[in-house]
Amino acid sequence: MPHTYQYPRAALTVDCVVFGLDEGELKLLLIQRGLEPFQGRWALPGGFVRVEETLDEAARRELAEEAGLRNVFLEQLYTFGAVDRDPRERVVSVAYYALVKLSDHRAKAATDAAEARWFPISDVPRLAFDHRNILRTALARLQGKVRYQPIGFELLPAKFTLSQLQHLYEVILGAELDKRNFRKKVLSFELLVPLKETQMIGRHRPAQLFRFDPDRYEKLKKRGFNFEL
Amino acid sequence: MPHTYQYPRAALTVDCVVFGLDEGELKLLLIQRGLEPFQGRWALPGGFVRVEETLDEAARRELAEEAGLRNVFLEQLYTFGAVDRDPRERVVSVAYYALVKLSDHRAKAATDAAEARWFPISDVPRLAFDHRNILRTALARLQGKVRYQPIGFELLPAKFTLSQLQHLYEVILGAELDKRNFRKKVLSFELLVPLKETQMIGRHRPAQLFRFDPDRYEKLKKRGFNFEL
DNA sequence: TTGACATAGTGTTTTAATAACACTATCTAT
DNA sequence: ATAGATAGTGTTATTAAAACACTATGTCAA
Repeated sequence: MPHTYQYPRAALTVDCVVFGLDEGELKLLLIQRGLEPFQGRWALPGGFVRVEETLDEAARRELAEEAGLRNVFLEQLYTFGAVDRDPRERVVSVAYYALVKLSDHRAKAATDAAEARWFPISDVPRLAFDHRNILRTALARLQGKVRYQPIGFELLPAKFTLSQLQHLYEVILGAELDKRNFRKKVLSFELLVPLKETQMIGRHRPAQLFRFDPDRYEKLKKRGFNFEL
Repeated sequence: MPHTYQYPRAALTVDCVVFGLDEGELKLLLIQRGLEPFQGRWALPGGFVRVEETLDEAARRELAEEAGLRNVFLEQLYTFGAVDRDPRERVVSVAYYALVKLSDHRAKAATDAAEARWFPISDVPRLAFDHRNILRTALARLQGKVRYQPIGFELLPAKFTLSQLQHLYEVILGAELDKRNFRKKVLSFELLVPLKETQMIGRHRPAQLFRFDPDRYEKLKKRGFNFEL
């Protein structure tokens, strides 16, 4: 069923940079390509945008189809339009980045897509198309955004310790943080609710568990509050 | 000369939110539409992306064709992909925002396009398509970005006074700033070069003229410097 | 020529935020 | 009982931000 237009049109795709945190390490979800071009090469999950779906919908559909991911944090990143970024024809790609609570999704992702794998951010293989460039853009965005918006919680399990949170920030920002100053600051926002539970792993003192309070964040935001690590 | 594809494709456009500063007021450049849909309605300058040009090139071409603008500050903003944003068919638009030194361009713009006009940001008419929404996004971006990147200078003439600069920030941020603190801070960056000239307008003390030093900014940026008003 | 007017230009103090820094607490496993 | 490992806790010094008022220098009109 062909479709005809007066002028040539670019194909439109979405590509998703999916970040996860695994054992304190920042990881990236990649799909191994089954078809040419770049057959066998690792690539960002993504695909063509259908005419009856929005861009966000397309990104979420591809995440579900290719990686079994649902209900993740997703935000538009940038649109890549270099003329020769796809060797076949003109393809413009709207890139997204997603933050995944790996604790929730690990099991599923493993089953849904055999060709999907998590790679440490420090050890990403050669990528198809201009995906390396998209990844670089996403990392820069993540580093910028994590400072003034509480999106880091999207990478942690619902219940987490302050040490886990600090470690997350250290990994993303690539810098060591002072433990006392970090805890003081992050608690001062009153966005973290201490739970009655503690986490006991390893032979040492158990750690207090917290959860992030998104409702409270929304309220504070309306009052002109500014999260800033 | 028709072009045929296996699946239906969205049309791809660029739209530009063009800001200028005129007599201390923030203004927006709009084009009056000659064709349906929204004939006669004001709209952001923009148009279809050609298959042989990048998105940035398309945006610059449209700015030149529709408004006679060249060599302006231009940055990608966001890509708008609601399914029904164009009543004719599926159209995805990559939005840009541009900052124009109105002092340079006013004369040209007036001649090149009779149907182009500058509107005060506080008094924008009804707009075609979802352009009001694009404008809102652009304003939010401008307000955010102006704080930590020296893009404000793109709106001022090459030579400007500190009062003009302060007024610009006050207009964009919608807040009054303390004169002494502002001057102290902005001069502390050492990004402004005092000129040997002064500006004499009105019956009062003439003001020192400065220019922005982009080279110095690039150097400082590499050293991890952070512009932040 | 003088004075009214309008904007340019200039420092200090107070307050708040950030940065630097080291020890005690509590659990497990041997 | 203790060694080992991470959790948890305050104070001081330093730096940045905010608050604040007067003098300087030009034009223009009387």
